[in-house]
Amino acid sequence: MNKSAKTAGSSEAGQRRRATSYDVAELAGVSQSAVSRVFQQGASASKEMRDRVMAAANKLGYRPNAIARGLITQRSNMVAVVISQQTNLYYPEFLVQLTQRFSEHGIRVLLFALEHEGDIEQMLEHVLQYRVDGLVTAAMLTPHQFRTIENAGVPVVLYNRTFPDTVANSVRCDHTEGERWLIGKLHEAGHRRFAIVTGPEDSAVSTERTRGALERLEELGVREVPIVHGDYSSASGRAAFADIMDNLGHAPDAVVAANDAMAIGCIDAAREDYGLDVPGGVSIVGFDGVGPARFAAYDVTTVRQPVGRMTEAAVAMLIDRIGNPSISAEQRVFSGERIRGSSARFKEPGDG
Amino acid sequence: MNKSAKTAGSSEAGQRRRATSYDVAELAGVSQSAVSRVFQQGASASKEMRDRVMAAANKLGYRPNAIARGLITQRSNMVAVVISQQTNLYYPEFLVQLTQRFSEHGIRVLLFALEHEGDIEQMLEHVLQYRVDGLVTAAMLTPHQFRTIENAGVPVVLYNRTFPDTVANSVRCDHTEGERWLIGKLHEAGHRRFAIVTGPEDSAVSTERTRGALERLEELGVREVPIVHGDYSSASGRAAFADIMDNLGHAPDAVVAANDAMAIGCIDAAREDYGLDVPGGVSIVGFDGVGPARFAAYDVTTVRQPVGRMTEAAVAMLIDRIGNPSISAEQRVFSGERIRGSSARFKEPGDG
DNA sequence: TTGAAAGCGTTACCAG
DNA sequence: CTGGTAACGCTTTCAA
Repeated sequence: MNKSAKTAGSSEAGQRRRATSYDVAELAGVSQSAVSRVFQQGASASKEMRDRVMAAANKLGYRPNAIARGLITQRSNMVAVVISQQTNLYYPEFLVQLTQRFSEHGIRVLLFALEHEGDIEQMLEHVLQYRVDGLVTAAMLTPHQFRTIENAGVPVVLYNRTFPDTVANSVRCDHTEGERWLIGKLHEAGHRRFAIVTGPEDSAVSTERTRGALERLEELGVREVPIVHGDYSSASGRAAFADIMDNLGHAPDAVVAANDAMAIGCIDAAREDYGLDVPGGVSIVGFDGVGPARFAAYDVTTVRQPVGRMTEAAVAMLIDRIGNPSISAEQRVFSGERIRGSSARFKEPGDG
Repeated sequence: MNKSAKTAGSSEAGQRRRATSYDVAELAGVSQSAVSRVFQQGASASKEMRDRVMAAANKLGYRPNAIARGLITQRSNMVAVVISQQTNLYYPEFLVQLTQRFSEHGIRVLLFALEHEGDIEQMLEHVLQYRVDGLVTAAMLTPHQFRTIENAGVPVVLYNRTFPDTVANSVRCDHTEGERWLIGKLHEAGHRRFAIVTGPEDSAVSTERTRGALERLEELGVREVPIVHGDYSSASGRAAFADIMDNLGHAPDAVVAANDAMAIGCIDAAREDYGLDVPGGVSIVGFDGVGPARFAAYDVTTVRQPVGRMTEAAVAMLIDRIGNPSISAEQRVFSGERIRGSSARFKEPGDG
């Protein structure tokens, strides 16, 4: 039995020093560079060398050290993904898809989660210290923060976020267009008295949706639209509906919620708390097209983000930029899928 | 204007070589070790030194390289988190909480997402190459895989997974107990004809839940329980309910679904497809206590995993093991929170 | 095809 | 408190 304290990678214990390419080289009777070559893509190594090295490596439980490799190659093969609470809650598949797609390119995801979108500052420092090869952010950056990242030479893709007056790569769903469609169809079907339920104030997505809805209403000559603030939760939607009723003294024709969860809360409130029929007594629309929106009891009229295509686009964009940093910026805007549920009265099946 | 190609970290361009501690040292007129010390915790540096170094660092946009630090300190300050599709879908808050909690300890999360729990093998190789300080897995490992990780000297915490005959750190919800409670209460309220809807076959959690339910039914003398396989989706729950009806030729007294999403699908099927009242015509219970289960239209009787406490426990356990690898294994089992909704007939409000 | 040696950007140890 | 120097484990010339 080997008693040397420096012996590496014995398959029995595991508390010893981990095997390095030097250990493997020594055991195989070859040079360290040879070991390195065997573990690379376009290596030049004879079959015999390969066999000897691999045998020694297996014996010692050797695995190349990705940290050391990253240091010398200047490529960590990691990208940072920054999400806020909301990103994950309402699109749980986002992270999994992103991670799997990066993985196919040999790239790992270093995850950063924010309580609120404002907390990016310190986080950014850590992101940059890890020398990630790129960054996908589903949280808002200030222009200054964005420049900090650019100066560090790290390609960025904004996910569902945009920048006034700054050239940046971005992938997003056209929330404005989606809201305009919803409002347009509701108006066309005769709805005149609207109410809006927004998401959290620090949500860029909610802001864009609300703005889109208000713009379209303005165009259609609908004024005095009560706006109630929610926090994206169904409970807040239910409470918001009560606020609207208090505010108006009667039911509006339509309630436009900034996401599906709140729309569902509104439907619950309308039915349970006010005995209103949906959509007979009031039409309610949401946004996102998440799973629960399709449950039979709700069947929310909404707009679905094409998350699969969006994550695919984000990954492709970032990988391209990592390979060639000089590629100029691009914005990819995806239209949402229009879902006509039964929670709103629309004029007819034909599209508009 | 500085034209030297080797100049680092100019705040204007960013395509240059990034500033190193040597660059900072040179500009500040001090040694490189001094710079290193200024950027550490228990540094010994005079105030004047600090100021000069920080000034130079800011000027150059210097940031310590976490990769290089990891190489020399033998601590990457990263932990790997392995999830499967399902983990994220039904407990979206899991990842965010885990990441935030690790972050409080200065530890970053390297994320690995599996399509199916069986895909761990290659993934593991990557995990180990990154020299993570620890690993939390919400996907099943084979005993062999587990030993591989242990031999690499990486502490592991199993999340909602267990091992036959192996000593391992784990944090889990007591699914068995939860199912036993559900079955017990249903039986007590007079239900005799049961049906079970399982999750995907490769889900360890589903298996445990189903086993717990069947055991309790067996004890209570209930035999011939039809078992239908779902995939955790509400659509599969809806389809499963139809299968049960076909199978039995009539409605069972109670349907026990392996998660809430399928329970909701069953409720939709019962009401919409068969005109059954829930819980009048059939009782339906789920598991998880996810958001949609609380929607007014469903109000599912279920058992909620205390995710917050569980992630907290997992983080604490792993951090302890990273600090002191010789701490012996521990298993932490959390009872689920019992939620009496209106989707099942229970005998009385008093507990059992 | 192979081996020697020079880094990559830190931290850590040791004198001064 | 400060500076010099040796690692850390790898990739990458450059000769042989």
